[in-house]
Amino acid sequence: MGHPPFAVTADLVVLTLTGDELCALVVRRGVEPFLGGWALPGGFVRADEDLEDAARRELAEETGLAPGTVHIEQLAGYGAPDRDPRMRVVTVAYLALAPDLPVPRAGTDAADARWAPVRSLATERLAFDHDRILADGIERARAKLEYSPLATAFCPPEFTVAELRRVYELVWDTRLDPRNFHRKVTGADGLLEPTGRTTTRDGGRPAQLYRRGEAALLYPPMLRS
Amino acid sequence: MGHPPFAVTADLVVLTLTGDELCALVVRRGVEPFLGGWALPGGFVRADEDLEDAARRELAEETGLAPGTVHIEQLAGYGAPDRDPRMRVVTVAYLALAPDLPVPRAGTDAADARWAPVRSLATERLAFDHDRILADGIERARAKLEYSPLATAFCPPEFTVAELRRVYELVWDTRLDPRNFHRKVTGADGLLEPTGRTTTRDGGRPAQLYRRGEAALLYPPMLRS
DNA sequence: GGGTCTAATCGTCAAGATGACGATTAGCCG
DNA sequence: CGGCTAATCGTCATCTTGACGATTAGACCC
Repeated sequence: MGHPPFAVTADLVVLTLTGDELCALVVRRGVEPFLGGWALPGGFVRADEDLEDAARRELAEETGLAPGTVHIEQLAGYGAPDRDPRMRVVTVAYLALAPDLPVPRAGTDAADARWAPVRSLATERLAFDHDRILADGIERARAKLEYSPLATAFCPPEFTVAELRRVYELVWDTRLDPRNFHRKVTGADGLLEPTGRTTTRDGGRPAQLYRRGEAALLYPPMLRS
Repeated sequence: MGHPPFAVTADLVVLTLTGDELCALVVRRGVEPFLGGWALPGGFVRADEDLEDAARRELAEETGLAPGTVHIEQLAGYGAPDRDPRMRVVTVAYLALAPDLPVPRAGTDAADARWAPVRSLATERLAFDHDRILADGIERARAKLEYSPLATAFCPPEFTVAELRRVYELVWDTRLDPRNFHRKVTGADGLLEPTGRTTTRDGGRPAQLYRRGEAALLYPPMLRS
């Protein structure tokens, strides 16, 4: 039996919010297989590299995003025997959430890169099993908004309640009542930390600026119902 | 750069409930490294085998559990460069929940196997990074009881409300009010399906027998608060 | 300086969910 | 039959939620 050799890759579902939509980063493949097709960013894990380090490295290589501002967490492992026609490859996928929308930059293996609205998922096909991975990543993000402070990962370091609400509305593709949302998030345990300052960048009456609080869990949760 | 070779294993966090405790399956290692030490069950993924298939195979080999009755789901991937002293190994861990407590059986690589109360986690050390994996598995199970029907995976095909409550009490290590719990789970959307039959196996007044409903999500959720 | 606009924030109220706990009930066992 | 054990049903005060009205602080225009 022994242990057959595998290649291991780290692939990324990178999500951000454009003006009015949830978008995922996709890159155009510059090498076979699926040359010219769209795929998730990612690449081989190096011989002496931890999985998450590999994911962070790929993220930096393919986007140039400042590493400090990006939330990253493991999504799942994918290893169907035929998922890569070249050889046996297991990929460990990571979910990354970025607050703003930087211009994607082509990496070593990527001829091109762009933000694809997840709404267009229905029509576009990605290479390998990346459709599935992307769908899993989106679902993870949607689900975690309910019971974790993950939504703040889409926000800049200081943000308003309205900006946080916009995250929920775009990720869940729903409308939320501003008054009830405000009551809820300002009442949630350690979610928001007031900075004392205000901003008018959203227009209208000046809004309080908040920082992410130290809570790891959102209680009470924000249910979609 | 290319793609350095990895070995890939599927390891298992198998949880069950004994009379009064949450227990995890551990096996005594029959081979180096950590020969004679306790570890999670698991083994190498074969050359043409899917990850979950490997996990199911290992589970069957090391326990003899009837495959149909066991809930299994992926937990996470672990791949620190030094997690196995022999070579670079990435493991994809799976979480399995079994309703009853069958006698563990030694597998090919395991000299011995037993159910270890998770309470004894604090004192015992497992091989490799299996302490961490086990802790992650337990935490996953605890968390998923809140918002999914996962607790039913610890129950036989037909079970009473009290048996379901016992699952919550043992996994969370708390006491729950029988009356409020009853109201809650019988009111939850598609959680329970009445069979019409009753049983007195728990003593006292006969209890309704239920089957797992078709709901994939528990709504409203069962919060620990 | 005053009107107008926008969005933030505060209030109110009815409906639903929760936690604490009393009361009743259906089999079992002697 | 009386006592025992749980299951199941009720009650009630409290908390949370959803719907929506009212007020407010700046920006902008004249």
